[in-house]
Amino acid sequence: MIKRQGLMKKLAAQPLYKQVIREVMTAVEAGEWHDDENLPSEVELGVRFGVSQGTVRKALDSLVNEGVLYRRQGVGTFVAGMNDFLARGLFQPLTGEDGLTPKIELLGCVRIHAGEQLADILGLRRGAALWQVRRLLRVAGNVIGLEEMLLPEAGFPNLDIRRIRELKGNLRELCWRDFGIRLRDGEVRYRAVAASQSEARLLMVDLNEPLLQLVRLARDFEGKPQVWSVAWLKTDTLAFEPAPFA
Amino acid sequence: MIKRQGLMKKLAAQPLYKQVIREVMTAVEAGEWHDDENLPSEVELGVRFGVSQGTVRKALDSLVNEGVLYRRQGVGTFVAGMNDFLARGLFQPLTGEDGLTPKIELLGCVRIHAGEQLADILGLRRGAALWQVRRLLRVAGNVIGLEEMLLPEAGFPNLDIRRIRELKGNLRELCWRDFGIRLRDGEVRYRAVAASQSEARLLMVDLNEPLLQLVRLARDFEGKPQVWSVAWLKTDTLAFEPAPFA
DNA sequence: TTATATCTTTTGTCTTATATAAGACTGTAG
DNA sequence: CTACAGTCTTATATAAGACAAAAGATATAA
Repeated sequence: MIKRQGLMKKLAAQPLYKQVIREVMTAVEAGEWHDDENLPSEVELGVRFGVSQGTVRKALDSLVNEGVLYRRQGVGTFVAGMNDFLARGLFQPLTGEDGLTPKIELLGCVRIHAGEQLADILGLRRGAALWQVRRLLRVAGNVIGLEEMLLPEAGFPNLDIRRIRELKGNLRELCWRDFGIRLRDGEVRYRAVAASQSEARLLMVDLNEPLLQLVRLARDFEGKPQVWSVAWLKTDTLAFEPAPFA
Repeated sequence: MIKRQGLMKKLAAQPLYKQVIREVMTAVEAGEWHDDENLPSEVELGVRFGVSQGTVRKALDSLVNEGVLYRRQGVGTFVAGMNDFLARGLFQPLTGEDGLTPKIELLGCVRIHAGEQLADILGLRRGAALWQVRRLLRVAGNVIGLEEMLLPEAGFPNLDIRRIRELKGNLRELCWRDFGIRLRDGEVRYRAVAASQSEARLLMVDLNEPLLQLVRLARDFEGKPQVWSVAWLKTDTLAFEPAPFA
């Protein structure tokens, strides 16, 4: 039961609906409800947290807005299946609204050490151990993207290639199921760059071919940087647009 | 005064808050309140439309979310100054969070005829008259972007270079102030392309230099396509990210 | 068996009451 | 007269409760 605000003013209690957001979020992270399984009704949640349906509703509103949940009138509220960290947000193939679902192929996962710049970005000391994960994105068999991710080893101990392969590219799910880190979407930055030798080889394009580069820093819900990722995309046949929310 | 829903069920009346959204939107479009001028209070608006404060609030919520309005607790609700059609959405210079405000330079505005493809996109017949507007984007004096817009002449009669120049790049404002067309943000598609001869010349880069290409189709609130625009950006020194909402 | 009505559960909408925030105003100590 | 602290006023923000609408599930009649 959430305590009513205002009883202890000096503690700067958060509004009830924000407390409910946290509670529900925690429950979702804890896996209390499966993906696409419906939550208890708003009224039931209200009883559980000691608030009204309207307050639960306001809380769920914001989670729906963030894409964590989705609703169907007269039916229920559901946990939004964790879309792939890649597929949602970074990659959203546009051409042909038919779902050209991308396939993701793991290239490798190695342990490296942070350079000055990376250490700075991720808020680590220089030389800190990092995992470098590289993946290839295919649509209809054709290679169209390359992705490189960097995660601090400290936050993700024992990350190995097998675990990554198991979940078909769904990094977000791995992060909270195995490491208790829930990723928020970070902002993505877009650049056009010329393909370097290695990118050209992997993407099977000519050297200096224009590639769309996406760079993102994903943070957890406390705002701490957790995953740095860069992707290079061929956009000669497909264009990309930022993922729309449900 | 908005009619209470449910009185005439068969008319499929929209919920009150949606009606309020339309009313407020119309008033904003009509210029009833200036940019950054505050609207009447939620209670007053409630009286005006014959609904409660809570309902007005729900309506304003969505307009705030869309970026049309912004709020300050204890102070009021304001019309969000129309950000430039370019600056908001298409261009959002990232590097250095200090507002490197872009300057926009008009290159020209000419009347052309729609090719098959364009006619199709804009929902016009082939050969329909179009305005082609080209603009240059500068940040700190350096040219970093080129934009080309195409608008049907039918919807924008008497569009001339002077009128465009007057409003410092603010196409959206022109659209509704002069032509009664309120643009919604359309989705933007991102591509990396090699600079063509003309782009290279205007942007002062080498031929085939990688450029970030943004393509957008802006629609009005009825969903009718109104403006087709393409932009080419140099991203060697600046990166771009989609505009965050207030 | 099939279509239709009604019941139940769930989300969606709307109002009312109250809390919180921010300026403006005002009286007072210095 | 000025600086400062209270308080008043007017905003938005939050919370609860009543009711509407939608979607299945179930029962019922042809």
